[in-house]
Amino acid sequence: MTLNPIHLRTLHEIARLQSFSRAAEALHLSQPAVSLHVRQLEEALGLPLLERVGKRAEPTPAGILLLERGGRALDALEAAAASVHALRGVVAGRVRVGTGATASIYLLPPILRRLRVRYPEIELVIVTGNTPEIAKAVAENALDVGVVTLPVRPRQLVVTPFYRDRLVAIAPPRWQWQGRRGRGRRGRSRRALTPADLAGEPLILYERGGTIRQVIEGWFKRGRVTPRVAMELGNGEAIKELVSAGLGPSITSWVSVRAEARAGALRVLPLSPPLARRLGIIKRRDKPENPALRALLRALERRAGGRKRIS
Amino acid sequence: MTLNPIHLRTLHEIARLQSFSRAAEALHLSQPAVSLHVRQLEEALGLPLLERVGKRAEPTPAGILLLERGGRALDALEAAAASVHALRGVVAGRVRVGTGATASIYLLPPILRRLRVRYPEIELVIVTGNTPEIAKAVAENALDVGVVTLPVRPRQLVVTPFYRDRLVAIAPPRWQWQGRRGRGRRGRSRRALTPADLAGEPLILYERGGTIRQVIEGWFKRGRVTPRVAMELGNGEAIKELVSAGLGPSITSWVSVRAEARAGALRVLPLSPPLARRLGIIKRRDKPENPALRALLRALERRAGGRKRIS
DNA sequence: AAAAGATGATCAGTAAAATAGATTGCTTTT
DNA sequence: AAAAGCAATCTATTTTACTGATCATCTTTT
Repeated sequence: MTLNPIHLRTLHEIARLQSFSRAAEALHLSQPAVSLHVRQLEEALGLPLLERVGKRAEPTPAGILLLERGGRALDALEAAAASVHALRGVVAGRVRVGTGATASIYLLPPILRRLRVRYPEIELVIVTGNTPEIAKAVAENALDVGVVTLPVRPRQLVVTPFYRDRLVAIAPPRWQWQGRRGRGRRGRSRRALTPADLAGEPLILYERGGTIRQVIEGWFKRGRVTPRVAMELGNGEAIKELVSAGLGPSITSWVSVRAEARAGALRVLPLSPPLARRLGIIKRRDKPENPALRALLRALERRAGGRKRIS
Repeated sequence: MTLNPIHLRTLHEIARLQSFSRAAEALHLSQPAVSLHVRQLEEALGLPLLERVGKRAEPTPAGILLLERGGRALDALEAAAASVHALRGVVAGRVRVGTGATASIYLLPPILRRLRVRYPEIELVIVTGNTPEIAKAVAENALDVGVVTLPVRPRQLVVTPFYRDRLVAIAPPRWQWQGRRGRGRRGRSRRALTPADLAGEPLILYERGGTIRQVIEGWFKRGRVTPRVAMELGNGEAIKELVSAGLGPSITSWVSVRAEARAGALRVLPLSPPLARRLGIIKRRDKPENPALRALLRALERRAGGRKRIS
């Protein structure tokens, strides 16, 4: 049994004004309506709440108790409503982002850092995984948004292009290339490498199953050669270390080796035909955009160059 | 703006069951009604409270806040209702009784003592005054009930006979009566005293204005004599002391001198014609009888001998 | 991959409720 | 004693709340 707040308010006005009629006037109600409110309250609680004697109407002890306790409860209810109402338009709350390893290390940090500075109330949860995992989580609303390598399967996802991640070959600084890339050539050459150039090398690649590995395999396939894979690893940083240590070349995303190339720890060579993987922002088609999520999406899309969203 | 508790309950059920339809079923409502409740809450607060994604409906941060705070407020409201509901039929509360000096000293104490033992929760407020004062206070609902000397004026009062208070003459143990009650007579004589017997004595009476004084004056008037008033006092105990000290006889109510008569401190003599004042229980005709008041009235009426109430 | 099932939003119609107007019986005031 | 003020009650009406049907979308099943 839950009391009606409106009835309680009526009782309160009667107690304040000591009159049904004046309470009715104050509440913009008719006198019968006020009488009814009181009668319903009294019937619900099983005892009189007002002592009607002559002209005056005074609350009984039960009425006083109800007004005190119930009044406090109603104040709490109003306070709850006010506190929720105050959240309107506030950019705050948790945003759960799923992404791959590369983006999480080389692309998102500066964007997220600026977002945190701009909206300190946003709580960011970053989850890393491969494209199918992230896509599944986004589709199940376990994540709010994903930044993953395309393509992506589930139909209910909306995809916005985010970044074109150019792939390059990396090699130890003084690597002796086999085949037509003879040892007499200058090490600083930037001539693009073909699938055939790399097929004979002892490659250190990402492990099978990852999106980037599939992209690389496709490149070799289109070049009608089969690569010789010397090592497979699941960690990009480890691959760079091994390449840098002279164990063999690899193919990886350009952003992940920018620092090492500049420092001379790795040689970076373009691929021919050029190879890239596309990263996209994914979210559920029917995902409601709260202010925090909208702020994150804006930040991501600004970095992406403002390209139009596609489905 | 006060939220509707029913809508909050609907929101709570949806959050619990993660489904509009199942919440509707649990609440014995149709699904459109549930949808409407949520829409109205969201419109009132200006932000989404539930995130509808696919099949699941999860509360947003605002929804969680509302459910927590509002839920606590509603619990408090229910607790208030329950605490008031628990007062049903409980014999407790304040009862304000107005009465005259005689009744408050000699008639009410044993009755009230038994009432307090039987119903310890009753809080008794005893106010003493003369009949018009008490009657006015009862008529204005400043007192719940009165035990006063009759008659009583205001029409809106109900009067129940309570006690027939016989008046008697009191005199010092060895008082020398004047007039035909000669000194030779036996001091123990119980022959009734007439107005003429007392008219010549130096009487010690209650001060003018009191009901008992009016009753006494009427008795002398009917006897066609004028009493000689030696002293007037407003306090019955003081009168008894003065009579006992030998200053003169008095007329007072029998109950107030019972103890002194038994102890031999005063001589008590009947009056002829007999004189009495009637005490009645008075209350407002439209006074609602709460359990505590009813208990008091029952106790009083039982002492009165169960005579029927008159108006 | 297509069909069946489930879900929530929306709309129109209906059932339920809240409220107003008129009236009555008291009480209070003049 | 008459008039005015007040709350209770009854009936009628308006307003509100709710249901049933339908649609679009998403999920599950075959």
